[in-house]
Amino acid sequence: MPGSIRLDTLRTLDIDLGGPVNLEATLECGQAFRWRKVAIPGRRDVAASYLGVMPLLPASGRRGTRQIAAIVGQTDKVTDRLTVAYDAGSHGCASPGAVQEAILRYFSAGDDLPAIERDIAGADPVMAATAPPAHGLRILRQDPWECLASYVLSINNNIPNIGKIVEHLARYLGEPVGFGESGFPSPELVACQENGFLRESKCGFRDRYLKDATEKVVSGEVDLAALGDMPTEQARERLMRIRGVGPKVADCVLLFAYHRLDVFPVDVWIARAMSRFYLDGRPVTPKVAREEGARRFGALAGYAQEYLFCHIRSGLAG
DNA sequence: AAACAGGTGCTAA
DNA sequence: TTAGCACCTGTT
Repeated sequence: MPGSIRLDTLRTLDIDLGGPVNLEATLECGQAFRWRKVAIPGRRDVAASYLGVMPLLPASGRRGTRQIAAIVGQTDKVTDRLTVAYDAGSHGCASPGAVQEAILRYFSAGDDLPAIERDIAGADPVMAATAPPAHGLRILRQDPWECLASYVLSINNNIPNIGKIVEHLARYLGEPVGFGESGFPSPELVACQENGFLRESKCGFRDRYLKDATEKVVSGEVDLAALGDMPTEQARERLMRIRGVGPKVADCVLLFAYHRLDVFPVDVWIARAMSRFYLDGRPVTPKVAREEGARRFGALAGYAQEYLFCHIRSGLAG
């Protein structure tokens, strides 16, 4: 539950994404680590709502806090509209317009989901079967630094534990962003911590990877803003200069933060799924699975990958 | 108790 | 290029 909510500065918005969204599929498919389901007492019309922290686009001409806590809800499993509650008191510049813009960007309102879903479902019988559980799943546009750090922490780790580490970093280093939540700390802030801090955060052997990421981002050796203007392959090569960033982590950052929808991140689950559904059960290397995904799904490989993941994790794969 | 978890770096062929 | 192995920590 939210730690503390100030009613005098609570604001709510009703936002039309212009296309379908399914919060459960979008926020629990594993692409982001900070959203948790919350119950809204006395609101039976709200089918699902989630509390989390997301990037807030800076108001034009001002420097401001870059993140905001929000409770995002919808009235049915899949809707075009979202209700968004936030604490306007925590951000001098969090105008309703700024929050709306941030939501539209974060949930990729520009993606033509009906067309994407139609194309993928029409690709083959396997993808047709993945469509129902994934209906309304949207690939988010996460903050690049938070996404990079989170996926470095995901190496040989499980999802609940990744979330715990991320929450620890935010709680101890991040700034208040409303609802008692904290923003994800900047690379500069993480970089200047004592060695003991990362040990307390329980990130284990990943501490040196996270440290290398902070150093290369702070120094500009890996310029996260510049990656947005680079061709995908070049950005991938640049990300992989960081120790602890291999093909899988790099692809997740490219897909979930830079919205490169043609990348096809391959983890053990996806490798198994590709083997089973498309390669006759033969064991496949990540490299082969990745090429096969790109070959079959092309510009929409990222969405196809999420549908596959959603499908096999939903228990409906048989 | 032992194995495993949304991989990666290192080493050896 | 690729296969084999260790790795913090928490959970089952």
